[in-house]
Amino acid sequence: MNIGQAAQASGVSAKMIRYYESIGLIPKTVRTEAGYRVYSDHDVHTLRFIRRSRDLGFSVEQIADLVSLWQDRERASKDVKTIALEHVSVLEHKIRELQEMASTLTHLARNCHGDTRPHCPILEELANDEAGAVHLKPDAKFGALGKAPARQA
Amino acid sequence: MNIGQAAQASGVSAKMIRYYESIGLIPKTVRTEAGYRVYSDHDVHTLRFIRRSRDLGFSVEQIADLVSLWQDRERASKDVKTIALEHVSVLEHKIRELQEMASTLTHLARNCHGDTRPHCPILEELANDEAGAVHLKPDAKFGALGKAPARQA
DNA sequence: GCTTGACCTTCCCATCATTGGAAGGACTAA
DNA sequence: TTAGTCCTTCCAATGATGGGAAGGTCAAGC
Repeated sequence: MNIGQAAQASGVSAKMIRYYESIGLIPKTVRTEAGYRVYSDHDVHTLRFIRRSRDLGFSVEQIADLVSLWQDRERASKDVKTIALEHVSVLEHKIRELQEMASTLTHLARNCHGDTRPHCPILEELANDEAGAVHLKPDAKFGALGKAPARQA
Repeated sequence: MNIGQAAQASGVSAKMIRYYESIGLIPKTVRTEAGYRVYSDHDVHTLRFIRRSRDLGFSVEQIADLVSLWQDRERASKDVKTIALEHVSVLEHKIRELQEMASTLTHLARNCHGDTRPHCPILEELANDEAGAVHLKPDAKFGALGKAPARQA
């Protein structure tokens, strides 16, 4: 099947399939004489594996490890579990950071009248030189918010 | 003071100060004859405001709005509160997504022996064509995980 | 056989906030 | 004067993804 069909069947966009090939996450495919990439059901299966890994927030690097463990019949389940649990702890760290941000903001907003008058504790706090300047410093592993790549629906 | 001193005093790196100037978040500064940027305490105050906003996860675009409200004595606190609460809801959405990922993975890992044998429910689930293929689809506003810009400590 | 439209190819660009580094000028203390 | 630290601008990379252009290919219908 062509890349478009493989994309539809796997839920990974054609763009991303080419990208994954370019970075070596998936091997180069067979091509038709005209240069079209050709995919098998097996390839689609691998792409689904990759997509489900992405959906769980694994990085491409981690997915490469997972794929290679998946294809290794001699793997130790411990190696997989280690990757998963490391990722969980990263996720939990990130969750805590976001929760701190949200709770700080919620607290500030609760004290803001939100009317037409200018007095606003939110701005006051942001402008406060004394208060926890380093209090909510996000971890290096994550940007604060940042728009990020859209996923296909 | 020079940019290096302003950076140290504000907690915003010199690189970022130049960047913020380039995108118009902060105005162009006065320069010495040699072309060095010169900052006042007032500028440092603004930079601190910006840094604290970043620490709370606001985007540069939102910060631009916050800064302009901050400097507007006629502002309505409602406008500030609206920005803050919108941001809170985005944060909460993101938190929910990450929590889903973490709980799915925790659940899978709990059922994985994590020994030297190859059997592994984590991989089985990732490879499972049937199961919730679209279950954990992250929202377009955020990448799944992605390494991101480090903040200066 | 030819046209049309849908598909494929590669290549480059943009995102967002941030860091890194190179090349070169300016300043300061010894 | 020299060494070292600071400053300047400019370019590149990050990660995962989408957008789009320019051009080749294929299948269906006429």
